[in-house]
Amino acid sequence: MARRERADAQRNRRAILQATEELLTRHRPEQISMELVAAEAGVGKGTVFHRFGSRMGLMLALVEDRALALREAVTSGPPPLGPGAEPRERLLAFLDGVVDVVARNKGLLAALGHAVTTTQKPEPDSRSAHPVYSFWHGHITELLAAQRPDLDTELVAHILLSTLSSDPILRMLERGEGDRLAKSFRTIVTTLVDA
Amino acid sequence: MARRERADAQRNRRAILQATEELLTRHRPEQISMELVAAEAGVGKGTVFHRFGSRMGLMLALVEDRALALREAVTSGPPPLGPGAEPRERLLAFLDGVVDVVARNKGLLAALGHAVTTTQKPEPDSRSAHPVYSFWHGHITELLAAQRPDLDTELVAHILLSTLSSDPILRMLERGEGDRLAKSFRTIVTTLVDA
DNA sequence: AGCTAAACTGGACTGACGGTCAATATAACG
DNA sequence: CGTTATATTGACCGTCAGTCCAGTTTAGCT
Repeated sequence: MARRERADAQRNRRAILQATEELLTRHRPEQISMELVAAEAGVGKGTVFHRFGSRMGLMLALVEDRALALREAVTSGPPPLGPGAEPRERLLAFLDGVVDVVARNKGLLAALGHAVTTTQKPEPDSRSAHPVYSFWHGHITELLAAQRPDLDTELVAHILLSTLSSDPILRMLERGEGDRLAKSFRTIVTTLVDA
Repeated sequence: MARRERADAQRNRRAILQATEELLTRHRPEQISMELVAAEAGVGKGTVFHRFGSRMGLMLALVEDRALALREAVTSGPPPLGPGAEPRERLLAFLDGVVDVVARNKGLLAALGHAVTTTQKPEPDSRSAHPVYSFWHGHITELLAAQRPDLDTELVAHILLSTLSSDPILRMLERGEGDRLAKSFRTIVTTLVDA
């Protein structure tokens, strides 16, 4: 029986998320302090911590928010992203989707990475990967395994995803060269799968 | 006419490097403060900063030190790592070598990554990649291009290297599964090159 | 050996940051 | 309205990277 969220709380949560996003497009994640986020959102610092628990909690919430559309497209959208298409096509479409999400939210994963390594209060689940990563990794692993069960699919999935938090590649994405990355992904995955 | 480094300075530099390395094998990089390094090395904090400039400078020096042997093996050692072997074999050997270096120095790249995103004083060359990365990337790019000039070799090299700073994979390496990574690298690269 | 300029050293200090909390304000609801 | 559960706030805390400089050590020279 969850009581509804108070109106001001909801408003503030949105403002904070939006402010964070806004700041992330203009500054490197490590330059964004929680105090700055609070100021930009027009709330007190305490509010930010009250709603999100920690720096990592905030970044995590933001990432989850931005990854939601892709997740829904995958679980219940139309092919080739959604169920129904061949694993090969689904995989290629999903990788395009992931690149797109990351490209459109420049420092997202970097911010998360930074949050993880910065947070002072150890989060209970900081050991386990966060939900978005788990989902992405699981989906890729599954689609790969459907075609090449002989490969170390889990590891290959990690390799592909690791790309998205690499500094040089993040800079590439910032320069708008997302297609370039998507294309190389396709090349690697198709040669691997069709081998 | 570079004046020689004073004996005490040399001794301390070694002690600091060694202490850092030692701490890195027992603690996560983000828990290692510069003060701790100084204490462990038996010197004052000021000394650490005097010698290495910043946290990032220290980590960078450490990485360079650990990567030196591989670099020399590549530029002037015997095949298949050194000059003389076929690009295909050289590439595979080099990737093995890189995995080995990273595996044997658990948190090395992670430490560097953390240093980069943590340092408060902006290093002059923090924008450009650090020398070890440049060398690794350049070498991979070159060997790839010798066989498949049609590929986006620079990007593929970045993709391969990005693997080595991924958290899940670093944890794998800590568990001693370096072979597993090396094997998947071989699979990916050979299918790509022989396609 | 004795001298001196240059290099080195260490720890008190600064500023910034993540996170806490007790006091205060206010939305929700009868 | 009055009541109450919930939300807000900013001063405060502990920690840490990095600075500073007075005092110490040493290489190089005679």
